[in-house]
Amino acid sequence: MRIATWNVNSIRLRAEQAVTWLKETQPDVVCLQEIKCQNEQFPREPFEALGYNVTVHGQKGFNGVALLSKLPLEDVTHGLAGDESDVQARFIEAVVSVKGGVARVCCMYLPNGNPPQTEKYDYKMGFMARLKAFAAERLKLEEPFVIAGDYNVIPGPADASDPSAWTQDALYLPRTRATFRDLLAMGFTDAIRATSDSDRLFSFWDYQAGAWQRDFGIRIDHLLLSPQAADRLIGAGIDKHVRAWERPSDHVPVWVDLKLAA
DNA sequence: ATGACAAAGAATCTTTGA
Repeated sequence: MRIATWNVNSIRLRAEQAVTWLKETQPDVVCLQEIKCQNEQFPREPFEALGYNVTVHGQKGFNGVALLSKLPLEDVTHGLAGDESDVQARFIEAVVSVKGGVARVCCMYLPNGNPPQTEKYDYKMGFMARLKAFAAERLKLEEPFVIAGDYNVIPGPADASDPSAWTQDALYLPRTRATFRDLLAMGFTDAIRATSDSDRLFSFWDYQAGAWQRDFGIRIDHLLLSPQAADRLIGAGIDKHVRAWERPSDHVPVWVDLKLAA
C-alpha cells in the first residue's frame, strides 16, 4: 500500500497535474493540503474517475485538506480535537480496512507560524500540542497509523540546503524542532529519514529568487509512522520531478510504501 | 538592506504563504 502526501497549492489549478501524477504512481491513499477551496468547489470528478473515494475538508480561499483513497474511507473525522474555536480546515482522520485490521491515516496541514513572536506562532505551537495529545491517544490503539502532511517543520540541519537561512524562521526555531522531536520520542518514525541519510532530500522550493533552479530547498512534508506502520515499511520517496512541471506547486509529493494489503 | 513569486478574493490591491 502506497500512502502519499502533497501540498498542491490550489487543487482547482493543479487538478490536471494531480491526475497525471496519480496515473504515474498510483498511490492507494493520498493526502492533499492547501486545496484552497470550499467543499463544493473541489473537482471530485477527475479523481473519482480514477477510482478514488474522496473526502474534502475545505474552506474559502486558504488552507483546506482532502483525502483520496482507492479503498472506502471509514470513520472520517474533519478537524483536530482539542480546540472548538479553531475554524481553520487543516486536518482529516480516516481508516481503511486492510488484511487483519485497519490502517489509520491522518491528512494534516500544520500552521506555518510566521512571523514568530506573534499569535501566528502561538497558534502553531497550540496546534502541535493538540497533535501530540491526539497522537498519544491513537498510539494506544497499536494500529498501523500514519500522520501525513505539510508539517511546516524543518526537522534538522540536513533538511535544508542552507540551514543558516532559517534560524529565525518558525519552521526551524528550536521550540518547533523540539516539538517535532517529541513526536518521534513518542514512537513515531520519520519515513524518509528511516530510509536515507542524504542531506539533499527536499519537498519544498520557494517560488522566489530561483530557489528551485539553485536547489535551495527544505524538507517540511513528512509521513510519521506508528510502530505498527514502521514495522511494515518497505520504502519511501519524494517525487521531485513534479517541481519541474509547468506552473507547479511549490511542494512535491512524498510517499511511503507499507506492507499492507486490502 | 530589500525583494524576489504565486494564489484567492475582492477589486486593479490586500492577505497569506514559507
